[in-house]
Amino acid sequence: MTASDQHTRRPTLADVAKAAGVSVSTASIAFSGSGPVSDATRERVLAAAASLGYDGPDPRARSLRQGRSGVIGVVLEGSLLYAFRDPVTSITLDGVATALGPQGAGLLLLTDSGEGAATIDTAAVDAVILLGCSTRVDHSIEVFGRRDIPVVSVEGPSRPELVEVTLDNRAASVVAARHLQSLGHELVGIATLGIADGHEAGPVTDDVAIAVSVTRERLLGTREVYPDAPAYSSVHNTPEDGRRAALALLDVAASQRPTAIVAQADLLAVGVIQAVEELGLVVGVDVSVIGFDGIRIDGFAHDLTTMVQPASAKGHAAGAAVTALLAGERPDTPIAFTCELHVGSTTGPVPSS
Amino acid sequence: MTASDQHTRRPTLADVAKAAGVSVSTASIAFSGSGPVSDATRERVLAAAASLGYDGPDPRARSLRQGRSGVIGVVLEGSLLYAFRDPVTSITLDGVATALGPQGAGLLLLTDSGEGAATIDTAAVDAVILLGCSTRVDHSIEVFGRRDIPVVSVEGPSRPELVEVTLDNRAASVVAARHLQSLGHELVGIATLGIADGHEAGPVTDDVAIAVSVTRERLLGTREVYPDAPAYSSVHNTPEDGRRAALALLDVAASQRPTAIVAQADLLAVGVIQAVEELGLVVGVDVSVIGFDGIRIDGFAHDLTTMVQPASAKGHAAGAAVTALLAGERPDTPIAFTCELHVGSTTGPVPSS
DNA sequence: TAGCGTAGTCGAATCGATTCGATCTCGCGC
DNA sequence: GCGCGAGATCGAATCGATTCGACTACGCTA
Repeated sequence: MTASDQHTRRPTLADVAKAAGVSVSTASIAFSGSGPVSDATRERVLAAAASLGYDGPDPRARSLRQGRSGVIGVVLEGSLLYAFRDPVTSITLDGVATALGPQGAGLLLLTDSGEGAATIDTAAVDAVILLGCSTRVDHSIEVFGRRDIPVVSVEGPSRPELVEVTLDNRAASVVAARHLQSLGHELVGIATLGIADGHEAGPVTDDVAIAVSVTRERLLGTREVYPDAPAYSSVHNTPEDGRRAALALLDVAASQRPTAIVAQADLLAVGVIQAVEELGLVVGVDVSVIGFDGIRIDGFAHDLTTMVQPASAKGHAAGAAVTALLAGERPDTPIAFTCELHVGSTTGPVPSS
Repeated sequence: MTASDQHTRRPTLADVAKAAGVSVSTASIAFSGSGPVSDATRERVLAAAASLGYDGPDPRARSLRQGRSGVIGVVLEGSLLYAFRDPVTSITLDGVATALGPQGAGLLLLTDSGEGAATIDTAAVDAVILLGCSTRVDHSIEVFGRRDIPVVSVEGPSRPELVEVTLDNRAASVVAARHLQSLGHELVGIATLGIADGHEAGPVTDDVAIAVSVTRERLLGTREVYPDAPAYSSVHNTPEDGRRAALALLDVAASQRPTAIVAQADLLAVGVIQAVEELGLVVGVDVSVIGFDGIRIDGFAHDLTTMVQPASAKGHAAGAAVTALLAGERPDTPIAFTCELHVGSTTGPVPSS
């Protein structure tokens, strides 16, 4: 090594090899350990690397050659803020991370919103996990398919070429509705999650046209038991939106007023309960409220009746599926998860009118 | 193109060029638009690409040549789950994403925990943002430095070579303490955030030895006003931990019992309030509680007195700093943010004993 | 002692693009 | 009519590693 090059260029493996007096291939082997090297040579290479300030192979070059980048893409719907605010997403993501962690893969966050489209199929990822995405990502799925990038869809679009992780949203919603039915409720209102990107909150008119599958499935489940129940959609999974929905659903003639409200998410249920109490009604007595997700909500006084879903396991399964796919195995698909009814204190028998 | 290669190999730019009857370099220009090409040629190339199912350049090869991957690393402390559960982190991260969004950069999540160490300096990132990391990442910072990867540290370690985004944790804590002082409080307890990775919850004995800078600075701020206030540390920023801390702090002889508790985070404050109420005391009357962060907590009844921090702006600034650094500019550092006192109903005058 | 397997090393091809410099061909001005 | 510049295209070098095949020398067995 001459004194002059070191100034501008960062050292490469070639520099290290030259300094150590070995060939580049030998230096590579010494570094990665993938092949036989004498101890003396290895030490010489490592010493040369240390003195030159070489910190291992350039990730870009390595990934080009190996065809793997060690990065898993995670596609989230909408803005990151709302994705993180949704506890289920956070928990699922953490499940993914722990399942993937040991391999030391990084998670690349991608959103399927317009701008991100430039990124979503431009990123160097080894596999992709779709977390609750709508059909808007169909184009990207095709691109991934052509690139032989495995895709795991968690409660997202369904296509033959991708591995699916599913939740029994519909069946669970039936169970929830039956619970209310068994308590004698006949007039039920539904507070739904978002029904499409950019769609305003408001009464739901066309069930089947709902773009977000989670919302649609949960609604259809409830409708199996209560076909005519009015539904009011939200934009975000937040208590504020739930409160607004509940106020709308309860703002009818007393004789028509729901005696129970099905919230499609616990965070919505929190707002529903808030609204009920604001109206001077007692939760679990005047109006029953049932949620969905089974998350623990900090600082929340009620024991919410809800359908508990295994969010962490879902994420873990998605991560494990990615691992399997990268190892060349193809997991059975779909990988199905189910919810369990937790009966708390927010549902009770229908009030005698 | 012969029929046989198409089977196994995915098409490359070379294939497209051959099919279009042009050179690889021309095909590249036609695709990227960086140079003059005749319309006829461009169309021919695009048509060839479409018929071969070529979806644009391989990100790995592109990034090797260009030296940029379009990915920004975000290093979080500890597990992803706790990072996401912390509203401030989520909001900051969203700020980062929106500041970076237009450029279509992806965010690569990295944790500074042991396992991830393999990944953290192996990932192909153009820049790195440290979100509230401890000094444990010092080694990685050096590696990034040698690789000429710019690093932005948000309330993390401080070093001359990295751009810092800071919050006036200490000064804000002084303001909070003065507020209590002005209300006449003399006996104050402190519920702190985590003091070091893997450290158990418990009484804080040595202020200065605290590894997590946010915790240390906020504590030192409070101590400027209340030098002898007992402090109890938590592990996670959750209401449960806050509750535990409060129960410990309040479990003393009546004459020594704090009349006010400083919580280093709003989520802790929620738990503190819970504990106070469990003990049959009235928040804001018997015991005053002040938080830190200024997040809105869903379904929380009290109007919490707290130091409101601009979390989103912080993230946005970090994102903008990354953009500037990648453009070759070096922003003034540190980029400082300040908190504002919000007086709610959870603090009141010291009770007359 | 001839033969064979293997540890250790090296040179060169390869991954798939981008980009620099050179070449060629026009069209236009003088 | 000649020359010059701009537009279009091409070939080859380059990014920085990994990996395949070949070669050497050595030790062991028959």
